[in-house]
Amino acid sequence: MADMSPEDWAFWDTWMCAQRLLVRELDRGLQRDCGISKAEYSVLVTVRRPMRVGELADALGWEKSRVSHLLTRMEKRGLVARTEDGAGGRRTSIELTAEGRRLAAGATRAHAGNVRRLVLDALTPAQAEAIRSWSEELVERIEPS
Amino acid sequence: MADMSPEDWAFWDTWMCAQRLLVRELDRGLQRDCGISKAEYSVLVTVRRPMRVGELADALGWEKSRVSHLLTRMEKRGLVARTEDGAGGRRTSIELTAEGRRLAAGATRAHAGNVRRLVLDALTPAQAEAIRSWSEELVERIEPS
DNA sequence: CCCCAAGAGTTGACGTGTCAACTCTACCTT
DNA sequence: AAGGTAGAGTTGACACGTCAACTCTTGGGG
Repeated sequence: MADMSPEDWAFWDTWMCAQRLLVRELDRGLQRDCGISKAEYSVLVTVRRPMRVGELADALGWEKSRVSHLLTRMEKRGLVARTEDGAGGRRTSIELTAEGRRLAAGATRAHAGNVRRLVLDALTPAQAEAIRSWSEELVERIEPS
Repeated sequence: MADMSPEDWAFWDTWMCAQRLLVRELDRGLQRDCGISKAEYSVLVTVRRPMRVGELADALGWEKSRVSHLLTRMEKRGLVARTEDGAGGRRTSIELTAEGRRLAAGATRAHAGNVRRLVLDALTPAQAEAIRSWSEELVERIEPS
């Protein structure tokens, strides 16, 4: 548990700064091009068929209450609909509206373009390989699922 | 503006997932070890002498209103104090309380330990070099200051 | 059959961030 | 010196996330 050297701090600060700028740019791109937040984008691309709230929460790795609050706001804007599972089920399920599906398609294209422009096109093969291996190792270390 | 291949998406998803997990772990560590959020940590380590709100906002790269709201909450908890610039200045300046300085010292140690444990100790030299170069290039590209 | 324990979903309170509008002071112009 | 204007800081309305408490249904034991 030794301390960090000034070089370590500089490295760390630059890295975190780059991450912040990147996330900020991608969020702004989504907002500018499609009028939605990153969270809304995640919901739109994840809900491909009617599903339960808990199922969506699991798929996104979010808390149910977060999903519920967001769905309430998206429902008001006409992007998703809460429906009744006919049958004996009686549980609420959710699906995209036509408007939601239209937005989802456009948002996927716009977001892919931004990711490619801001990141992928500028990565050297060595950088990509290093980042890939680091990401996989860290995910495995923190969440050995 | 070509689309992203499935391999591109997998790479991207893994990377962003790793970032989310990392940030979440560091936030939790700060909260658990010191009882403060990452934003509060940033303020504590940045305010080393009495300074103006705008100065702090610039140093952090945040909006003034965000800083103002956060300072209001930290002031209530006794971590910072808003003071009057004697002289002819008449403007408000801020500084840490004794409690704030105590917390800042502990938080720096705790955070450095977590960063070292979660990231630095697990980085190969090649990974570190690739991440450093990518970070510097991206910061320069997005914010050519 | 009744009760109640478990699970799904919602809601409310609160902390946090953004945006726009507001206040207040200092300085500049005439 | 009066007025106006730019900059600093605050505030309020709202979007978003977390946590805990709540509702409602379901599916057993007694």
